[in-house]
Amino acid sequence: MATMQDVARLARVSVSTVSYVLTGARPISQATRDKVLAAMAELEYQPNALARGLASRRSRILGLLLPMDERGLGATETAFVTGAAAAASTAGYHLVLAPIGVGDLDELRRLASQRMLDGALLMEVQLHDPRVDVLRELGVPLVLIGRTADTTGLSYVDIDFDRTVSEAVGHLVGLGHRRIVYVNHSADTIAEGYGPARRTRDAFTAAMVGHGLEPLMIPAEDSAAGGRAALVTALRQAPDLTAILAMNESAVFGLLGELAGHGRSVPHDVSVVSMVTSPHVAELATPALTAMNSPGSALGRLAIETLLRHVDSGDGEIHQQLLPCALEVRGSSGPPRGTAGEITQNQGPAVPDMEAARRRAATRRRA
Amino acid sequence: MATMQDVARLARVSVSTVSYVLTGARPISQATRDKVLAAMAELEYQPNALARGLASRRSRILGLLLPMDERGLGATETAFVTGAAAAASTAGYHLVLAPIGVGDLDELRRLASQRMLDGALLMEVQLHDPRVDVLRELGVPLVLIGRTADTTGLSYVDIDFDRTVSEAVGHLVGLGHRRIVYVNHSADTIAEGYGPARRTRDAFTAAMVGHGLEPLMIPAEDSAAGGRAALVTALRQAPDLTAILAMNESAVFGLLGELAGHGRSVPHDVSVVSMVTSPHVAELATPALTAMNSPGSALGRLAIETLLRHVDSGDGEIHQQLLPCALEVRGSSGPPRGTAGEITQNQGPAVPDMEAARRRAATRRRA
DNA sequence: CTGAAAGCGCTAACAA
DNA sequence: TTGTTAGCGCTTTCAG
Repeated sequence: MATMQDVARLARVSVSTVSYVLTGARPISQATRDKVLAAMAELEYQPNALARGLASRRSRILGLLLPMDERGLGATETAFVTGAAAAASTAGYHLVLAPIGVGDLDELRRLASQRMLDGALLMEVQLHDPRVDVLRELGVPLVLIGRTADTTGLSYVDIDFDRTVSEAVGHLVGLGHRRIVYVNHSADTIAEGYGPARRTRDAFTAAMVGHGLEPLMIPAEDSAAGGRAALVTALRQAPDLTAILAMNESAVFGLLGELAGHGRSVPHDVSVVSMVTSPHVAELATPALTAMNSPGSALGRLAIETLLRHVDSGDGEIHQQLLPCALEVRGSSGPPRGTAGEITQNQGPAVPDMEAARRRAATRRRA
Repeated sequence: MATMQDVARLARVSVSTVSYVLTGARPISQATRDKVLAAMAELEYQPNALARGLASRRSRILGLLLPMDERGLGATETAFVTGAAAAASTAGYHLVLAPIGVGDLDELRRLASQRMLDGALLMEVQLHDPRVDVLRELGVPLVLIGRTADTTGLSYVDIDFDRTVSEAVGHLVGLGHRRIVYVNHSADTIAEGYGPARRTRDAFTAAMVGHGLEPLMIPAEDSAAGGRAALVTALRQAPDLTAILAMNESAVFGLLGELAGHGRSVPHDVSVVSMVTSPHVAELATPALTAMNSPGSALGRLAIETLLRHVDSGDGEIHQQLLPCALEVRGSSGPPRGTAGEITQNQGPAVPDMEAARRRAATRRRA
C-alpha cells in the first residue's frame, strides 16, 4: 500500500505538494499536478483515511443515527437513507448508519467523543431528544430529520405537513367530496405533542374550514386494528362520509379491510387518500392508494447538504426547511357516488382482512 | 478534549503507561493502574479513534455491506443488523452499515482501500459476488451472510435450509399431512441459482421422498400476487393438498388471502407453514402463522464473532456455520381434516379476529 | 513493572 | 508556485 511519500518520490516533488494536489488547498501548476497524478495512478495510491483524519481533525465520516426496532425499516426511511448516502458520497464523505436511538446514549457518546464523526443526522427525532444534548455538548454538528419541541439553534429538514394536508384535502374537495374524515395518529400521540400528529391535525382543520367544510378528526392506533376501529368510529360519527384521509401507513390498511367488511367499495363509496406514503407501499393495496408520496430521497440529500454546510463552515447559520409530499393519484380516490364523473365499481372484495394482513406485513414505519 | 498526554501528566506516569492501561498489552501494577484510571475519569478522557487507528493500523471499524433496495429492510434483516451491532459494540468495535451492493464496487473500493475497515460482513450475497473479489484483493477480512457458489477459503454463516425444511416437513407429516406443496421463490430466481431457492427445493424433495411422499414445488413471485397465483396453480395441480410450506413472507400473505377466497379455512382445510419468518411478521396473519423463526440476531452475533476471529488472528482458519430456523407452532397448522386429532373449526369467517392478531403482535416481542 | 522515543501517514503553517 | 518541517494523538519497540 503506497503512501504519500512514495508518490512524492516517484513524482520528484515534496509530500506537501502531493497533499495539496489532493486537497486543492493551494494552487499547483498544471505540470506538477500531472506528474503527481501520474505517480498516484501508477502506484494506485489511496490516501489513508485515518492519517488524514488525524492530521486534519476531520474524519470525513458522517453518522446517521437511526433507531432500529423490531419492525424493520420502511420504504420511506430506506429512500431517505439511500438519498443521504449518495449525497455524502458525492461530497467525498462516508455515511455510516449507526443503530442508535434515544436509549443508546452511551454508545452515541462513545462514537462522538472519539472524534469519529464530523457530524450527525438524527432520524426518528423525539420532542425532547437526549441525543441532541449529547451531540451539542460534544460539539458535533447535527441536523434533525423531523423537529424537536424547541428548534431554536437547530437545523432540520422535515416534511411540510401543512402543505401536504392542504393538497390532499384540495384533491378530495376538487373531486366533489364534502364529508371528509381525517384519521390521525393515536390520541396519546397527539396528546404527547408529537409533531406530525399535531401539525396535520391543525392543517386539516384549517384546510376544511377554508373550504367551508366541517373538520372531523379521528385518532387511531398505529396499526391495522387501529385503522379498523377508527373506521367504525368514523362511520358512527359521520355515516355520510365519502372520503378518508389517513395519516399512517399501518392504519390505512386496516381501514381498507374494514371498509370492505362493511360492504363499502373503494373508491366508489369511499375515497381514501394516504399521507406520507412511499409509492412502493401505495402499490400494495387494492386498489392502489392515491397518496402523498413522501420525498424520502430528496430529504436525505437535503439533510446531508445542510449538515455539510455546518461541518465546513464551522457551524454556520442554521437552516430549517420543509419539503411537501407530492400528490399521486392512483385508484383509491374518485368522485363521490352520484357525481357526474362517477367511475366504475370495484370488483368484489374477496376476503379483505387477509389482504390487510398481508399489506401490513409489507408495510412498515412512518416517515 | 483531553489527550493521553494530559492523563499521563495528571497521573504522573508516562504516556506509554497510560496506553498500556488502556490496551492491556502489558502488565501494569494495580497502584499505577488506579492512578491512571482516576486521572482518566477526572479528565473524562476518551481516546481519539483516528490517532489510535493510525498508530495501531486498526480502525476498529467493521463494515456491514448491506444493499438497500426500494423495499426497505425486513424484520429478519433488522434483527440480524441489531444482533451484529450489539456484538461488535461488546467487542469494542464500531459497526458501520454501508448501503453497498454488488453495483457499488467503486464506493466499496474507496472505503476499503482507505484502510477504514478492519473487516466486512456481506449481506445479500450473490452466487458470484464481485464484492468478495474487491475485498480479497485489498486484503480486507470478510464473512459472508449467505454463500457464494464457491466458498472455498471463505468464512460464512447462513441459515441451515436443509434442516429447516426437514423440520417443517416433519411437523406437517407428524400432524398427518400427506399432500404437501412447497411454494418456493420465482422460477427465474431458481434458474439463476439463488442459493436459498435451490437449497430449499432440494431439501424439500429429499424430505418428502424420505417420508415416502411425492414432492410438489410451485414457484412464486416474491409478492402477494405471486402467492395468489401460486395457490391457484397448486390447487389445480394438487386439488387434494392439505398443507402448504411457503418460502417467502410476501407470497404467504397472498396465499392466505387466496385460500380464504376459495373458501378453504386455515388450518382446518389447509395448514400453512411459513419458512424463515420473523415472529413479528408471523403474528400479523390470522391465524398467526406457524413458522420457522429465523435466527436473525443470533446469526448477526455469530457473524461478528467469526469476523473478529479473522481480524484478530490475522486471517486464521475459515469458519463456515449454518443455523437452523426454529419451528414455532402457532395457529396456521393442525391435523388435516378427517383426522383423529382434528381440531375445532375456526370461528366467524368474514372478518376474523384481527384485533387479537394485532394485540399479540403488539405485546409479544421477538424471541 | 515503567519510561523514552521513534514513528503511523498525513495536513498546514512557515519559508522561500 | 513549491519545499521544509512540526505536529495530530496514539502504539510499540527498545531500554532500564
